[in-house]
Amino acid sequence: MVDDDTRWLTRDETHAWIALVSLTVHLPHALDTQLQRDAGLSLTEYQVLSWLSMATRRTRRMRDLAARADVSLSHLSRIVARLEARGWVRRHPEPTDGRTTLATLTDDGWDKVVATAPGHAAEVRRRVFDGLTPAQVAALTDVARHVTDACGVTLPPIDGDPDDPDAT
Amino acid sequence: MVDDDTRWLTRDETHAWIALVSLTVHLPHALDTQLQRDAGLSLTEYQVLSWLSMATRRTRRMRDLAARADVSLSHLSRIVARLEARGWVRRHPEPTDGRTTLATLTDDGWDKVVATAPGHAAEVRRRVFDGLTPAQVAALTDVARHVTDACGVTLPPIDGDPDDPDAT
DNA sequence: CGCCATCACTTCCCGTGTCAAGTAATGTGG
DNA sequence: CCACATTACTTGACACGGGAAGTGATGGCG
Repeated sequence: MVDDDTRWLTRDETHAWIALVSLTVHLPHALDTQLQRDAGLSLTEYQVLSWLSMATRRTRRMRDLAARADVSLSHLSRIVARLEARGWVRRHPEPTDGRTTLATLTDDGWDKVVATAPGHAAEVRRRVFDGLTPAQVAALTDVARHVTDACGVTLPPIDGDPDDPDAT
Repeated sequence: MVDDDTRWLTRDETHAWIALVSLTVHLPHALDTQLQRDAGLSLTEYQVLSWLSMATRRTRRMRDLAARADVSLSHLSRIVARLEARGWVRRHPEPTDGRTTLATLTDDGWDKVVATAPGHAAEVRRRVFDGLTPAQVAALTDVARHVTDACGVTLPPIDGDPDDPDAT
């Protein structure tokens, strides 16, 4: 009745799997709670502000920003609408292509990131990196990249547009 | 202006962090997509059915099931209501304590799990374990447990109620 | 025995995210 | 130079999940 050609998980893999599922639920929740409490931001909102703050001229195309922050374009559209209403981001059309929208971090948005980052970093440290050895950090990096690759994810570069002549 | 006592993430930790965030977004999404397509189930719904199928007498208290499946009790209440409407789970009160509700997997529910499990296992294998060495699996387990512990998660035992005299 | 705190769930309200349809600006082939 | 497909984003309808409040059942204590 059962297809026993199925390659089931081994015992060790099952344990890893259970732990990993738990992580994917509780870690984002813990970070979200801290950000909401201390900064009135959701994790995804913070990620978007954070990636913008790292971009050349604090500006990115919506499309690239969505890929970088791991959200769909429609989702990003809503997030940025919220952030714009709070004065932290401004949207304006790309001059050379009227279809493309650029999102830029305002000065207030920059200040918000600067004010929020230390608490967020401390939370990430507390929940993830405190108590991990460098070897474990390296293993985590390899495994996480392996998994995201296997999920077919392709990310744009971390820095600003490579063809932007004003790039540092 | 900036509190430079902040213990920022190192370069390696930042890379690990970026990869880990990506994982927490894309891995659940990939698994959800496969289950939805092949079985008409969300990942959380499948997890609930799966944990029930492993429990002694296919029965668990709602409370324990919620903790085990990493969902809130209110969330579980809705999930089980959906599964009950589809005939895969039945709820009934615990005889010795009228407050407690027991959830039991029906025969149809069991068949559903049996039919769904191989495809799900294959997806987990493809997205996570294929290409990982045993050492990486072990490291993943350690890190994931470390993180969930740091998020203050406590899980009930995997088997059925320890004080159930009928337990195997 | 009776009152109140507690526990175990359920339900309500709300924000968020997703999929699909809509809109506007570009390329492209005749 | 004019349809038509394509790209890039926005919006609308809907489902899911979280937290607070509600409901019913227990336990503890005077």
